[in-house]
Amino acid sequence: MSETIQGLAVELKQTFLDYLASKGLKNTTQRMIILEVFLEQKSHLSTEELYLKVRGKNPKVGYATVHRTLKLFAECGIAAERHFGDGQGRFELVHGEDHHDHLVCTGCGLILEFENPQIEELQEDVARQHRFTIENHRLELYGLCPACASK
Amino acid sequence: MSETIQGLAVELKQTFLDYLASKGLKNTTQRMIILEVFLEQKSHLSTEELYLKVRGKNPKVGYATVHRTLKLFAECGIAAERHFGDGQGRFELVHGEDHHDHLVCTGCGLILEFENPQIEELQEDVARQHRFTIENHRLELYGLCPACASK
DNA sequence: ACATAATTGAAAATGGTTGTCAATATAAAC
DNA sequence: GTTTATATTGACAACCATTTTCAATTATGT
Ligand SMILES: [Mn+2]
Ligand SMILES: [Mn+2]
Ligand SMILES: [Zn+2]
Ligand SMILES: [Zn+2]
Repeated sequence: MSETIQGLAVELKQTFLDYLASKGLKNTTQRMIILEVFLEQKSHLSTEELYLKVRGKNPKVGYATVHRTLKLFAECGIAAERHFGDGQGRFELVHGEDHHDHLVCTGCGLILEFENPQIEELQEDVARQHRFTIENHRLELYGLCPACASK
Repeated sequence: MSETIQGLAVELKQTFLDYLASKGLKNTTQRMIILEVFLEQKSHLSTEELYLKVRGKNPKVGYATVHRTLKLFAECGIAAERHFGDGQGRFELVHGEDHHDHLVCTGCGLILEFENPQIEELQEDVARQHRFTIENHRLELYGLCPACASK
């Protein structure tokens, strides 16, 4: 069950509710609407983009609330904020412990994800060589996707 | 001679002058002051930081001119703009074809540089697997430097 | 020196993000 | 259910790095 889309959504929602409770925060209609809409979308959405989707479902929700709620998602670990050089933050769902990096098409904005354990290991080597304690990293490859390259 | 610091400075200045000429742009006092001060500093300076240094030498130079000139440096290839997540662009000198990535201390802001050909190769593999034509990439490792880790 | 076009610096505009605050909603206590 | 204390909301303003505007100035070719 925890492998299905439905099960995942339930799990993430519970994580969020637990986080709210643990911090003495309140479970509001707006937060639930925003979470539901967020779960329906594909990843890498900007605040603005999610705000427009949320308005489609409930026009009374304000931009600031969407933004604050996305920050909360990131705080409790169900979402991560990313920056791909277009000057605005984008949020994506986080599933458990998986980590991935990104290929970004500078032509059409397409974002692909990849995992490469060898690169991760080499990064750790680099960190060790410099006696750095790594907290996180970012690796992004920018270029043209096949479709854009053939134009 | 082209290996000495002096020789390098002369070379970069010439590259810039050639770029100006090729674009029908003008060689001004401000641009030369900004280039000279930029060459004297260590890398990864923000516009604001360089602006303050330039004012020390000539208080009449404006912030916008410093910013526009840094953009010109980047355009002609003698500088590169970087972003390390603190919300402001930073510029560094570019020497020839070398490429490097960065370790960034989240404690004190220290920035170390490293080169890792194996990682570069693996990145190319990833790009090939997805039929992407890579134009550039960014790899940054964030964490604590030895000094900050031992506090 | 003259003409043309680029440059400059001060100030305002921009745009994503974050802060303010009075009105409202939540959840626990009564 | 009612009261009470506290968190939340949404409209708006503030923030801040960056970019644009524009009249005055400067560089360059003739
Ligand atoms: Mn992703
Ligand atoms: Mn560097
Ligand atoms: Zn594309
Ligand atoms: Zn440090």
